[in-house]
Amino acid sequence: MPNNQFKRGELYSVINGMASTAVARRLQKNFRQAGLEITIEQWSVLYHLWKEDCLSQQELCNRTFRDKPSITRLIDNLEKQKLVKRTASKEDRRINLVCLTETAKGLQDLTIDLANQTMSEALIGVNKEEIETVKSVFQRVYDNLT
Amino acid sequence: MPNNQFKRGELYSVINGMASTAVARRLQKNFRQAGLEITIEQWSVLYHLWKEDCLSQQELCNRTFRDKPSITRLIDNLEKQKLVKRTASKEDRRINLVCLTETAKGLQDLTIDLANQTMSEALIGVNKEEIETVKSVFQRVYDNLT
DNA sequence: GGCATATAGTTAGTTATGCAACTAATTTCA
DNA sequence: TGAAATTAGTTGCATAACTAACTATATGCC
Repeated sequence: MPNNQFKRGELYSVINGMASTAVARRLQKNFRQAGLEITIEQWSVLYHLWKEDCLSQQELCNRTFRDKPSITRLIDNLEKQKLVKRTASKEDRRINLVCLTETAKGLQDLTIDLANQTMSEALIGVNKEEIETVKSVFQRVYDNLT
Repeated sequence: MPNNQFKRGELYSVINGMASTAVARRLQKNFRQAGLEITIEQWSVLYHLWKEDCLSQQELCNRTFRDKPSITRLIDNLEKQKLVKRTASKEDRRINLVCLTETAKGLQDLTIDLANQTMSEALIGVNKEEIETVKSVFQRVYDNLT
């Protein structure tokens, strides 16, 4: 493996460590300062529903890379906050369609602005090619492992 | 911000999403298949102690990018499994020095092999320059936010 | 039709994370 | 010297993650 010589565990720390934690914390902080009561995990679910509303829980699992119990409880909490609603599908009664409420629709622009602003802060001094490299590497890593 | 034009939230998903989750899950799975009962979070603490033994909890916070309660509880669990031991420092009695047991020392080679092997699987088709770019970008992101 | 199998979602138990509030030991400095 | 501020670590509370085991509905096949 000529390309993959690296120090013990170091790369694991890179991919799973400091940067993603720091970004997550900053985004959460920016949400809180804007008076938003949602977690970034909840936001990531809403994000996919803003792109396409009324997805099944299984589809949300696939798109957010979470397992089923995680999605069940995220939806539980989002439903408590009246941001989404479960509706049984008429074609297949095993399926819950998760749809946005009007309240949630109203949060879209603000939270996406905050996410963009957070990423702008995070990426000061990083150029477009580097971003493309990171995205492309991460895609290959994901594909290698799934 | 000429360098930072990107689609809504997309980059957030890249940095916090699929790749790191996939690597973490694979590493955990490889530990389990080798009969190791430790979590990747516990491993990441042990990893820093293998590099330098008997660190304070605060120093472990800095090196693992975790907050103090997280380290307190990770050490609690590692102590239950008899992998580390807390010892009050003689110079400053506020400080707990966290030291490896012989059992933990014996796990070093195996777990680091498993981590390296996992990262090799993950990085098939990724070259050295790309890895360096990812590391460098993540370092700058971290510095920007802290 | 009816049994085996697969799929969608939930529940229970353990570990981990973040924040806020707390105790105890140490340092600062007037 | 002694009160105020700082530092190290712990505890309580809420959310989230993974695994395994579970219910309910749908599908496949004889």
